[in-house]
Amino acid sequence: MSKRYTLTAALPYTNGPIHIGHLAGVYVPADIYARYLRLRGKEVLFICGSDEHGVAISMKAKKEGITPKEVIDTYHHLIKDSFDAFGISFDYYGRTSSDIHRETAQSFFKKLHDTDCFETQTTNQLYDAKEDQFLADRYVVGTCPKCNYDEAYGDQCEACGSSLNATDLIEPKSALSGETPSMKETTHWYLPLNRYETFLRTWILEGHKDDWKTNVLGQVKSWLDDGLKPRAVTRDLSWGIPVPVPGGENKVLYVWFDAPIGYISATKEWATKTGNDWKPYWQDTDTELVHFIGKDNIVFHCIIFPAILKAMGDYIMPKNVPANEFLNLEGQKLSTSKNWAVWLHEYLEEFPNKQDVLRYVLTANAPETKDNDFTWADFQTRNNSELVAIFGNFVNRVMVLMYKYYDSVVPEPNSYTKADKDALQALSESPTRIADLLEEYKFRAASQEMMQLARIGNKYLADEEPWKLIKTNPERVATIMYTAIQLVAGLAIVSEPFLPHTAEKLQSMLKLNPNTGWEDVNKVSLIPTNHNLGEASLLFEKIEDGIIEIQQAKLMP
RNA sequence: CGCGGGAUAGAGCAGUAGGUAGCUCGUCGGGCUCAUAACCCGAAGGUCGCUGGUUCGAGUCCAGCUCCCGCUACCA
Repeated sequence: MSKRYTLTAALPYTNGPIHIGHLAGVYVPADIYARYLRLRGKEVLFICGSDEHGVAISMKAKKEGITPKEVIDTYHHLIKDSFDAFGISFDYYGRTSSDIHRETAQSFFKKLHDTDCFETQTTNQLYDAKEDQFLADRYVVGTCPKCNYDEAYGDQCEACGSSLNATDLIEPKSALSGETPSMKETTHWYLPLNRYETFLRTWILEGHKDDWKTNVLGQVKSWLDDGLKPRAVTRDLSWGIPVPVPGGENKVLYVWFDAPIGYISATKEWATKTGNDWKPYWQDTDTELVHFIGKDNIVFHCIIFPAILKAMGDYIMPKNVPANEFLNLEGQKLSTSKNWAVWLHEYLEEFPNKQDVLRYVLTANAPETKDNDFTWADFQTRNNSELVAIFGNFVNRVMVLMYKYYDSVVPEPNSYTKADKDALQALSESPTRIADLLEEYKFRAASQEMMQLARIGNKYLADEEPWKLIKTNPERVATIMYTAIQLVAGLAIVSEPFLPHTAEKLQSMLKLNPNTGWEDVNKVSLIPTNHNLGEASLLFEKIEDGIIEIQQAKLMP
């Protein structure tokens, strides 16, 4: 394994709160991976932050009559706090409006500019004279030239699905002012992606054909086969990072130029605060860089950002970009504008101390290979039938029996039967099985492997029936209960990446040695004879129909 | 239009060297009673999106088609 890991999770765009789609696609898997690596004793830097530039934020501010700064401040804090409360273990959560980020992004631009890594092009673009603003295709509305739908957007007609250019529209109108836009000449800097085609093809399509996900490889191949074109990295806007070269007045960096650099500037801020050097995390070839993103970000993290890093020189390339597909809610696409979502900050209020339930449901049903559906009914079932009935119940059974038979002092085992040995062997193999899956970014399967350990425990108890033997063969019961408590202790460790709050609770219930690590699970005797267990409490509780009905009703329009 | 991903029991998923379809949850039946009516065992349930083709034999290969999602929209 590598010397150190730099993990990034896609920067949330700061014009709204976080919902379950973001969590399932990016933040939960990234956090599981980060926690797992830390448990293995690895040096991990888990980075994220707010993406605070771009048109959508200035539009939202204008619409609400506040400043863009007010918009980003509101959502930055809302998002950061909800991640904290949810247990996403970022080492640093930055924001792209910071000084260090502005300086970093500008230094990237300046260096690429000074070393002739850019081209300039002058083009005519639609311009809203009333608002004194160039219009992104999305902000032009008109009649679709293909199907005559009269509310087609400049980039795409939602009626017939055609992709369009804003200049194709019949009777185009500005979505900002309703005015008819004019054409105005403007000059921008372009990153000639075509220069990196060979590099990208060799690095990704050949170098990673066996270890990157098929959806990522397919998307990259599609782009490369189409032929890469120079791509504008500046915009005519006021909200953003000023272009730091002559001729850049009244222009800002394209958000997708500055946003990924945000990972690096966040690392610099973290390094400054903690007295570390940021460079090894981005420039040392012993570092494994992994970007956790959703499928819509593939091109930025696999084509554009690597091209920027390649042009800069000195930077490492990502080891993997495990992009997930999307999560739907009750059969429909999540939509911020239609309020069709489960918002994290609301969930945290309405389901206090149930962070792990949502983490588990989103992991067990993660959209790893295709879009998946989140339903409240499934949420309830996973909680009641898996977390409560299998995981929580197994732990509770063992704790209760220990208390009844031994006053919560771990007994000394006698000779082991085949059943005992099988159970202990399953326990010792469990960490490796889970680890192998995690290292392939198969979080869904890994979470099921974790549950499997609890299933094995339940079956072991059912097969051995200590409650019957206690009257006739107490020596045998001592061995059974000693074995069972080892399984519980193993669960307390291997569940930590998936269910961190539960694992913490369980570890304290067991009074488990806090130095117990992932590798120790192989060593069988996690809890020694004569160890005094703490007081048992329930790890999960059933969720009744009424609670689910309230959530379902909230979604109804 | 083109490109990419997906389409397997009620739900979620496995199933790449082609050979009588598996797992988890749910359902039904039984067992057990330590446990949050939990746990354990067993059963039912699938024309593997559609249509052709290659083959002794295809979910697994080839061709065509249908549907869902995505593709320089600042929605993961």
